[in-house]
Amino acid sequence: MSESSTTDTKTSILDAAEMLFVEKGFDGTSLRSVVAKADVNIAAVHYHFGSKESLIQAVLARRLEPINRERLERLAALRESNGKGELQLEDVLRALFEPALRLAGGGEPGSNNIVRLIGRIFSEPSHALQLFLKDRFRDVFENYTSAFREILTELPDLDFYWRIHFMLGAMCHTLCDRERPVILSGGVCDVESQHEVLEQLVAFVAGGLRAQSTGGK
Amino acid sequence: MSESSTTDTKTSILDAAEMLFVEKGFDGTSLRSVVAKADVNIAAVHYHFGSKESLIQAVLARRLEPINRERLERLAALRESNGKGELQLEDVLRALFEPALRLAGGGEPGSNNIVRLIGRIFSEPSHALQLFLKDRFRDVFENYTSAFREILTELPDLDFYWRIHFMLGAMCHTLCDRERPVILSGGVCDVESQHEVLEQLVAFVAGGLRAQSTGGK
DNA sequence: GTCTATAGAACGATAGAC
DNA sequence: GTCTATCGTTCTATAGAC
Repeated sequence: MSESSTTDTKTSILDAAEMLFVEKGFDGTSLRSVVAKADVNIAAVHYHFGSKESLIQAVLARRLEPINRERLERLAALRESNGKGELQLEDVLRALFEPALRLAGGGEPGSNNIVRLIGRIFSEPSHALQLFLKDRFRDVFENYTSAFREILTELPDLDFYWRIHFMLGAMCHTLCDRERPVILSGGVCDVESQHEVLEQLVAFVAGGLRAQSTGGK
Repeated sequence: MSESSTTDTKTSILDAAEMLFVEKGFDGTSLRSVVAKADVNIAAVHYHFGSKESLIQAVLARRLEPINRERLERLAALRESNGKGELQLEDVLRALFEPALRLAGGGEPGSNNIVRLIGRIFSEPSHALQLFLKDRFRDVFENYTSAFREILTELPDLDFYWRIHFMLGAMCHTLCDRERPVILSGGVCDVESQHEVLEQLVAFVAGGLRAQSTGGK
């Protein structure tokens, strides 16, 4: 727990693993490539983390914990500031998206990468990882689902849950792929502008959530 | 090129690889597990496909070719049947989504799996695979982008391209994850109903594409 | 076209000295 | 807490018999 003046072994392993996981995926990244990049010994990984699977979870937990904590805080703040008033859809969407998107434009070196990793984890095939994520996202999911349900009162359950799913898809895809919008737009889209990405995503998702029901029960 | 009364070696390798790629990912699937499932020899993979990378591309090409061909045919049919009339947004969305979604409810054994694989390939980190896909999707992308541009005439370029990106996100996520909607809705959503998935996705995306511009240039 | 056998390298993980 | 050395496994790929 002691602070070191230079980056310690544990942190440099996390940093190196994070970058390589983004570039090569979890299965495509060997512990040997991690220790080479971090300039530490192979045995240090097992001493500090125990196994590759535990290292993966540690890399994710380090970034997800502050993001999901801020998401909950911002939703609570929205409820408080509104008193008995109704939540506004765009406000809730910003509270959900911004903590993750901000990392992309953040100051920390390498933080640009982790955003892509966070977007990709939902489509990872590993069952162990899915269980880990289910646990990490439970509070955020439950609180935000309640909030959206309060706002979209007239939407049938069927439509509501499908649209929550589509919303997650648009968000994950946006976090995941930071090149495609620039390329396919010929440079019109600017993924480096946190404000632009956030407002565009909010507008699209809000439009999708508010669309007329397809007539389900 | 000869037809065999039973499934031949090449096809059984493709089938086995396809299923394992879905379950374990590309890097997480070894050729040894493929040949074990296909009940063929390890050397047969290299004889028929040359390398693991080529096998991956062959697995994808087998499914993508008919899907993307049908997408182009359906868009052309829409243009023809409309004469000089305007394309309808929902019609174009159905033409884009349905050829892929239909595989999920299709008759072929294993076709249920490939849908998830198709949804995941866009977030694969391999550069070689991304180049392969860019080539396979070029025609579809160009034709459908033009069609959407004709329909959404009043949308600024900035908003337009971002929304195309978000649309792909919703679609890929839907193809990718065939369990989450059922779980998070408590069984309300039915991913086995091809009609339900298609119409829900079309309604959400159409709503997002039609949302008011955020005021970009 | 299918097989056996194996090359040659990389993998995750651990034991034990310091 | 960090190191060297290494175990046992698994990997892709190929050579050569049939």
